[in-house]
Amino acid sequence: MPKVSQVHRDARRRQIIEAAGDCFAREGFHRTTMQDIVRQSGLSPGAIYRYFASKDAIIEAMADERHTWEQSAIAAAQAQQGTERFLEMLAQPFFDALRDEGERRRRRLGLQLWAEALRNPRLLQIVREGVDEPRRLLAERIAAAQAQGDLPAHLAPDAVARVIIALFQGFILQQAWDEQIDIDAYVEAIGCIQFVDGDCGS
Amino acid sequence: MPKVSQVHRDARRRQIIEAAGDCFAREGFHRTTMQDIVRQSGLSPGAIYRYFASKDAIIEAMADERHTWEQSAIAAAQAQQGTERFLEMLAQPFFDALRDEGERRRRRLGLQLWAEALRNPRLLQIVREGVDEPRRLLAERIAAAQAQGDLPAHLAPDAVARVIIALFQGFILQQAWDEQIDIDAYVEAIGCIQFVDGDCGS
Amino acid sequence: MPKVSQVHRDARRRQIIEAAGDCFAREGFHRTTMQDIVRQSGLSPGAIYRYFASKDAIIEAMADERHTWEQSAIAAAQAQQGTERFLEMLAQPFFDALRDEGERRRRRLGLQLWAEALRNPRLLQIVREGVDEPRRLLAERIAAAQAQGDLPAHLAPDAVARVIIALFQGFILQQAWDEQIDIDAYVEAIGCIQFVDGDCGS
Amino acid sequence: MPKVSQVHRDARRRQIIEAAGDCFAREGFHRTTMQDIVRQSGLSPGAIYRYFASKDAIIEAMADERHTWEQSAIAAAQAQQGTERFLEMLAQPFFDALRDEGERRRRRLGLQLWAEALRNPRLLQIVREGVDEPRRLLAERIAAAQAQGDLPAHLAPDAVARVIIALFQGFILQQAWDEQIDIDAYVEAIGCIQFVDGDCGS
DNA sequence: CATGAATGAGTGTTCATTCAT
DNA sequence: GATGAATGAACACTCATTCAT
Repeated sequence: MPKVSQVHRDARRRQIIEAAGDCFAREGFHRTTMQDIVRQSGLSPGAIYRYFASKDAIIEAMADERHTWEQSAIAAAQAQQGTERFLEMLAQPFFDALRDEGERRRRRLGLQLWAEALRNPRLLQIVREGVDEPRRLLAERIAAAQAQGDLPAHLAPDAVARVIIALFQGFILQQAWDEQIDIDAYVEAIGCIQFVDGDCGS
Repeated sequence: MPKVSQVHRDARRRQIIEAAGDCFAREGFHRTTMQDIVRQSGLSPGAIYRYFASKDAIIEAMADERHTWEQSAIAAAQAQQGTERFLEMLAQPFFDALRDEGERRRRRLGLQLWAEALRNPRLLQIVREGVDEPRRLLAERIAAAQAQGDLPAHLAPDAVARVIIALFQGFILQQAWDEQIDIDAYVEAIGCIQFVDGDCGS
Repeated sequence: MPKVSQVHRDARRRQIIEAAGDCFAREGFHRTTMQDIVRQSGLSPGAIYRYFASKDAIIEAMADERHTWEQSAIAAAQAQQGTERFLEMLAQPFFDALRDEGERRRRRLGLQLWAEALRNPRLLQIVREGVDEPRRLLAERIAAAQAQGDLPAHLAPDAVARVIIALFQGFILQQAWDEQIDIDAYVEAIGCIQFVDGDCGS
Repeated sequence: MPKVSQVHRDARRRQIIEAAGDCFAREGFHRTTMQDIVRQSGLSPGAIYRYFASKDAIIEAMADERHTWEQSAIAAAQAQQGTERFLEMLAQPFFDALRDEGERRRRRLGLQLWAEALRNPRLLQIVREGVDEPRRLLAERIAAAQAQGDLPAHLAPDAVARVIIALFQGFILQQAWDEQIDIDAYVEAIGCIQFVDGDCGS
């Protein structure tokens, strides 16, 4: 099989990432052996190592793919005018994904990537970029809303952005452990959140 | 009549859990070898296996300890009257811990336990209990607040409880990846959150 | 009627042997992978296997080439009359090669072939022929010299031949480990050797 | 098996080095697998790695042992007065070893170590020390002999020392490839060598 | 003829766990 | 009770070789 097209090469990479993702979601990064990925992908060890330098490289490639997906979701939201609309557009794909039963795999992988990022600096960078970028955009929108008097001016935009992101992250976490969560009720609850002025507790 | 007092046994267990925690926080569960724990604890492999049946058992014991700590924090908060006061008392130890530079270890362990729980049912149960119990209590308080007209009645108490917990979890996550977060600004921002009635978006 | 001329085939073989030699001198036989030879030669694995049945076959071909080179040096020396002249003609190309900075590669390969010959009978045969042939010729000359009274008659011609060869081999070895050796001083020293009659020690 | 004596530890190390030496002599360093050493030694992989950090470490330890043996032979020779006596004392153990049929293993290992030294700097150092030390001592003796007029003064002592060492090395080489060599004839031949003054060729 | 993607048995090494002392 | 030497299955990864194109 000589000189194979770039299309073919990309397909092979995806095939491996996909198979590895299945294994990782099922068993975790460390309990998944390369043999597992070999079995799942139907390829040979040598074939896999032709496309990825190491097991860690597969994990990083998977994180990269997720990152790319998130970036495109963010870019789509960016087109929206108004903080409200922006937030909605940002939330939509995330919560849609969470609603999708088939995305169970995605959630489990996400949680593992979060933990693994503590150990793998390359992974940490990817994961952080996936959080920092939307946070920056959010903070900008929040500052604009504050300028218009729609939000209390004394709050740090970055802190408010972190709060909003925490609402996403926390939900992902809770859903990873309990698939039966009522997403709609949660979305409704966060929809009713307002940041009020004045003497707030805690 | 045991040769060694229960006190002694407990001290040994704590010594092992402590040493293991140091290793886990530094290297993660899977990159930590029993030899690492042996070195860190100053005990022999045989001694460790006298107190714990396996490496997983140590992880579970550590999760249990954290669980116990959280339960006592919750119990203390329970004594408080009023949702506001309850929340404050609940938040205090958590955010104090997060503020403590020395608790970096705690945070890293927490994130790893969250991920590991996906693989270890016993761990999942421990972790879930640590979330479900406060959520139940929160939901009760929220229902009471709704009855008093302090919160929109149409929101599911459980969903609101999940929102509040997400604010904690999300922050822990963000702090695990970035130690420099401004905790006070975050606390102030969540303090200004209000759940408002009416036609809320998203 | 071959599709490709013998000339072409020979050129390809030489190209491969040359590339392999570079790799072997740099990394040793066993640390050199076929991929290394592929890279160094600019050919494909398939192409290499068209000309050589295996990695070992390349090593053997390389030993053969060296052997051929040595045989021609010996043949040239054979034309000389007199033991002295013969030895000089034999020594010349060898020491010239050792003097040549660029022959570092040759020396390293030689040492490796010597070791590998212990494992590969085909190689052993090639290497031994390269030593046995000159030794036989040397022994003949020595016997002649003894007949003329130029050398002690009681010495076994073969043993004396071995001594002379050892002077070459030993130097090659020493130079392989230390490139800074003073060749001229060594050549002068061996030039002053004489085999004397009588009661010699050790 | 707790706290085992140093004697025991040394015995284990020797057991492993011995087993590895058998394998290496039979198959060469690179064709010998750790499994081979496991089988030959009767130990488990883990046990071997308790005593040696790597396969290379075993090779180096073996080289070290040989080095130590050689050093003691040299030290014994050092006690002798007179260049002649010194050389004899130096030659004795070496040629005795070569005479010993059981030392076939030793010779094969030696040749392999020589080749491997080209690739492993630590090995190169050990091998070179084993050659440099006796050469230095020889050169001293030769200079002394020159001072007494027993040797041509114009020869570089170091070069003469190299010549003498080459006579050992070359023989080892020739014997590695051909076990049937007549050692006595060789020893007699080198015993009749003299370095003569005057205008010597090539 | 040439290619290079693919193979898969085999490599050196690790590490949770055991058990003789 | 405590020790730590020993186990050995499993691991991530390599590489000489093949063969469909």
